[in-house]
Amino acid sequence: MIRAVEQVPKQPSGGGKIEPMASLVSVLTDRFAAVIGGDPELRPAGRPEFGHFQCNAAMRLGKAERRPPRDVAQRIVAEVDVADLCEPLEIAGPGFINIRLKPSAFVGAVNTQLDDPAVGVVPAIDPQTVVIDYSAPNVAKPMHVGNLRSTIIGDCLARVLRAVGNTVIAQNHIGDWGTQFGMLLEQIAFEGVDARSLDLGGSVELYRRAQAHFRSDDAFADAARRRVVTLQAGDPESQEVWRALIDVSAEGFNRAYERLGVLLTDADLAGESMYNSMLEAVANDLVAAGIAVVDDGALVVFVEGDDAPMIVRKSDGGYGYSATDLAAIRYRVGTLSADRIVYVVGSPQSHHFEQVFAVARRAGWLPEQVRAEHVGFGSVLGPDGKMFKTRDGGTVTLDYLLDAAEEAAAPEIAMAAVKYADLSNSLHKDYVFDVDRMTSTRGNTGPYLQYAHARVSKVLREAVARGLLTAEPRVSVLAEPIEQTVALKLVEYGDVVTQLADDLQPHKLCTYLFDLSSQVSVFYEQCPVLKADGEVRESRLALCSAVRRVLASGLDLLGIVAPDVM
RNA sequence: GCCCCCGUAGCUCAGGGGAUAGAGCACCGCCCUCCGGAGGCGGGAGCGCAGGUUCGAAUCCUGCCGGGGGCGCCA
Repeated sequence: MIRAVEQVPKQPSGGGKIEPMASLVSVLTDRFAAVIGGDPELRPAGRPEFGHFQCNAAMRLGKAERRPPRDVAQRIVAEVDVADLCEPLEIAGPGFINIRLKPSAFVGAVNTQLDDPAVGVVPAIDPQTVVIDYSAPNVAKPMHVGNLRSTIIGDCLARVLRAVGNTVIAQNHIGDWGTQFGMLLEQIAFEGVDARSLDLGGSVELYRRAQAHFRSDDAFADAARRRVVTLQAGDPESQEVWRALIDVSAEGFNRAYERLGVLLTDADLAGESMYNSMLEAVANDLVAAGIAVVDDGALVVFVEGDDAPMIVRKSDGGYGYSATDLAAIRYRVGTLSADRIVYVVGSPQSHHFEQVFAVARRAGWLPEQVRAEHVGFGSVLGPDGKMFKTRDGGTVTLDYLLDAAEEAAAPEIAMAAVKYADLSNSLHKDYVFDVDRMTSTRGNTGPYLQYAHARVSKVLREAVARGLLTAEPRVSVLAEPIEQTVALKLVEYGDVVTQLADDLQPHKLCTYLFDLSSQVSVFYEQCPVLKADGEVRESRLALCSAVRRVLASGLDLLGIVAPDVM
């Protein structure tokens, strides 16, 4: 279904060192800041007739200096040095300074972007080692919608953080430890099955039988509890079966990752069990530091301003998941050298992470300069607006959702639809899983963006077929307003990605790509490309080429394939 | 009871100090084609309520109302 368009140059072939481009906005901001001495409050113009940008600082300064804002604006206009980039500045209303870029400024910026292998994505000033904790499915349990969201969002963030030059270490914190393994192992012994003969589905079934058995048979339940101790004490036989269960599940996870087209591999597996040997030290060190205290038989930490304590060790001697997460922080900072840790976990856990971060800071395991963030996300709701359940009231599995999407569209489009639906809303909000809407090729959907990419690819392919496209088309004239609008949008791309790498809100990139795609549709309507002549045609083809590369890059960062043909 | 998140058009969502609050879907009516009928243009309708801060509030603060989630031994 996807065919490459070999004839269309994707990358500039010219050699030479290419400097990362400073965005048009940042250049303007610097010029205005030099005159104002502070934030010039540059914003995209609210309306087309106001130009391309507006500077809103004069009102604030007028207030501070007790002078009429328009006088302040006059002074700024007189002093600021932007004549090379802008038409004469205009003052409007109470003291807005309207900024209209010269076509030549667009031309330069788009051509720079065309020359840039990174399409305007600017490397971070101080590249970091970023650990991202995401996906986190449970062994012997089917992947569910929460895992789906975490996986999709985490994959996007990993791509973005890598794209701006960070070293990203994915950590798939799978649930491979805990009391449920006593049940599972005991059930395996009871049934006399070979754990290696199971697949993920088989182990899920086994888990269900084990649960039922546990509830109905006290002798079995006791045996299961003893089995947990045996396993955790390192009994080789138990360990072997346990390991087999993990391997079986990991295969199932990998199939899901492959289906989704995410980058996770076995190398990223770093489950709960990995921290098991560190938990005692965590507890002891917290006690030694006077941070943790025994309360009601449990070892807990009282966090300032928080009524509920964080439980490090349960009264039965077992460790809670807070201990595991503390150990993980120590490992990630100490061993992995993380400068930043990102947790892509559902919003209900926000309190947990607040506590864990606070305790880790106090214990000195999370130094001040290391950023720790919980990227929480909302729940997936069913068409009725309530927690998504299957028809029979069961948990919705990942396969159930993906199957539903693939009933409505081809796999590649269905995955785009699901991912985009997940990424295009604000993360912290719940969202309704509506297959019909998300697989629609109209509106703000993944398939629409794929279509926009396929369409611009077709224009360029057609240009090649007609012998109209030079190897490296250049933008030269951008006289039409819509050309300028598209050009302005294009050169914003780097800033959008930079912003995303900081605030971790993928929906802003989605909005950007949708806006660009919409504007390009208007551009096609108003500006003939193949039918134009001479330098106008080349210029428009170059604009198309830039659009194609930005769309391809942006979709790639979202983890969505950009087909040349649909 | 305490804490966190959310409330913007009929629906799904952007916008998070700046000029007349934007999209998409749905509905109605037009139009166009170099690739594309998965396109373009137009139409109506909205910031939960009440105060406050500010030259300026959908945006920040406070209180209420409504919805969701969390709150010591599940993870």
